[in-house]
Amino acid sequence: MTPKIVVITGPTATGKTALSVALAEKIGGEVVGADSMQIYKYMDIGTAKPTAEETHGVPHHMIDIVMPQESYSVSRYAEEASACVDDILSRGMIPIVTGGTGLYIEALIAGRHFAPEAISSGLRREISGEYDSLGGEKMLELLSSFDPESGAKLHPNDKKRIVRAFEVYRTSGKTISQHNAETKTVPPRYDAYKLALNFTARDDLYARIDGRVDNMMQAGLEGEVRSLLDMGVSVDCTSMQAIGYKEIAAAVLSGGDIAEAAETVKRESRRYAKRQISWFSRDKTIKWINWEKLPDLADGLRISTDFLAAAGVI
RNA sequence: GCCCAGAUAGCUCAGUAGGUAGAGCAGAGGACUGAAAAUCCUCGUGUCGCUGGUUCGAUUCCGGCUCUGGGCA
Repeated sequence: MTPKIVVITGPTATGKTALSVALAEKIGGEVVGADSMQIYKYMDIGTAKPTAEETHGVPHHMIDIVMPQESYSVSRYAEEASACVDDILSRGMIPIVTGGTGLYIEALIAGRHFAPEAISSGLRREISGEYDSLGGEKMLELLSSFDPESGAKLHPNDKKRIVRAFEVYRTSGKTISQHNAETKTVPPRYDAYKLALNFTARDDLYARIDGRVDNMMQAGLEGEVRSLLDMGVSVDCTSMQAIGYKEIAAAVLSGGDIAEAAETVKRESRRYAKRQISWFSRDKTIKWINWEKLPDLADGLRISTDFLAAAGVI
């Protein structure tokens, strides 16, 4: 039988951490982070990483597992997180996968394996160079010659995905659309019961996000960014693409206005939240919990446990 | 009080040699299979400040008024 797990997700700043800890305490669970940036060590304030006080001693996994100058990926996450989940299950506890990175959550649940990558060999950079010199239209045309499906689906400006499609084909001899079709046929690894948090009114979400960025600045986000830069973390690192880090780092390095950068962080965070909502809205199996004005932990806990009891998870 | 300049999308502004208007930013919606907090796509009707006049027709020209900057007393 497919093991049952719990997922708590939703856009940023909706109270996922608090609810997951409360739920873990109540039902005997452990938290598995599903956040592409909380993965990195030394990035605490800007990723809103759960603090020792916040976790109440509930074990948290898949957080602080990699140095910020390392690069991480979905593929590695799916592998390592599922090892965590299996371990939690084997001890009779309930895994509560918590975080806002939709792709990571999906890959974990599906037990997805990914087509090979070709970064170290330099192939990706080579293809990227071809894209730059030939242009998107031409590349898309070439892509269509061996993978018409991807060719039809991708936009000429979508460099990242076009390059990736070439990369997969050249390393494996298989088209990425073929690979994706195959991986879709494998049954999901877990039976996931998903809860997502949000606010009824978009303005309330945005106000919460803005307030959280203000708090991060007060808590010393600028100092955290400076110490990462001092550690030798380059702005090219994946970790430094995190919202809050890239903007502050740019301001620090150029001598720009930090307060202005903080406003940009707010705006980018709001847009990010919107993208997350888009992603999660596609999943019709998600049970949404919508807050009125402010998160109500007791209410959230009640809705969650009712939902999980009805599903037979608890 | 007088003179000058403005008043057009949520904001900053462009424009119409008179035929009811468009950029940037903000915002909205969507996509997403080894960078995903990444990356990519789509979306612009608003009393053109108010009010008279000229005109077939005024946001555009003329007058008055109101407001906002700046200058002079």
